[in-house]
Amino acid sequence: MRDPYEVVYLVDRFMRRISANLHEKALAIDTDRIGPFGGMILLTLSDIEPAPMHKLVEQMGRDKSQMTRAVRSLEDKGMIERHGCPEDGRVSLLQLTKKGRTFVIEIKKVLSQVIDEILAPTSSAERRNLVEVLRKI
Amino acid sequence: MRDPYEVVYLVDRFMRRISANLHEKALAIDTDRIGPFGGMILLTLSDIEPAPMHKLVEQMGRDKSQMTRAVRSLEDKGMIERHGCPEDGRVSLLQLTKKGRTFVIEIKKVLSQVIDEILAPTSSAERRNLVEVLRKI
DNA sequence: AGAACTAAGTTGACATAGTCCACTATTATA
DNA sequence: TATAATAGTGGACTATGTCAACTTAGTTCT
Repeated sequence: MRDPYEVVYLVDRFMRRISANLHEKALAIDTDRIGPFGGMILLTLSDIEPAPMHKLVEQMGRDKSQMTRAVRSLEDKGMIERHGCPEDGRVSLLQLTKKGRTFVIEIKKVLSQVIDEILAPTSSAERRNLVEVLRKI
Repeated sequence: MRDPYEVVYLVDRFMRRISANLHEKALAIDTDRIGPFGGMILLTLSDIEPAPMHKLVEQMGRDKSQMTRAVRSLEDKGMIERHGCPEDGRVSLLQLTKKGRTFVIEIKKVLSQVIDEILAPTSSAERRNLVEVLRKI
């Protein structure tokens, strides 16, 4: 690799392309104005639910206060439910509602479509490698 | 690849890691509070200067109004100079000042260091592949 | 040359996301 | 029990992103 910093460039552009392509397609399904960040939360939660906030914070690498607000907004929109944790009075366990779950399925569909489009010019071996490398780090 | 959407996850986390690691190290050199976005602009500009705004906009995939303001801020901080374009009265050509150029060198150093750290657990073949795939898309 | 169109850049107003710090309530531990 | 650590909340702020209206300068077409 010539210059490691070039990776930042490339990854940034990759993300931008995802956002841009997603933006168009997602407008149709995002009737509650969840937004990309909200979508990521639901997606993450669908993998680890039921989960306490701090788990979500750790998983997504965001600030906890930010998460508080985002989660409340998703709660208001009926995507997430929170239940007190019996073993620990401090934590509240989050999980998707039925509505949230349905929405996640939609997100995954659209997202996969977008990624497939973007990764179209790559071979399947390259994709495998890409995912593998990203998982490692 | 099992689920293409997983890539979004992974890339997002990758970016977050870069931002987080960068944040610590960059505080020392970023005395003018350029910030990550400003840094990206300078970095990009160093590759394509002298360049008009719209080139920068295209290259970075951002909104032009956003660029207007960011560029002005960098101008105020003495990182960028703009000159009218003789052939086209609408465009103003941007280029780094001496201060900007020095700063870019610092950025590259720090950035490369951060990337190296993050990519440490990968083989050099994997890195090559990563960059190649990202370039393609 | 003039009208209509396009492109570059700016501005306003707003929306979303991220950061930092102080704070409460609960649980762990010395 | 006193003290420290953890989970989550709220305030205040900065940074980034979005959208539409606008100005000015080129372009095209007749």
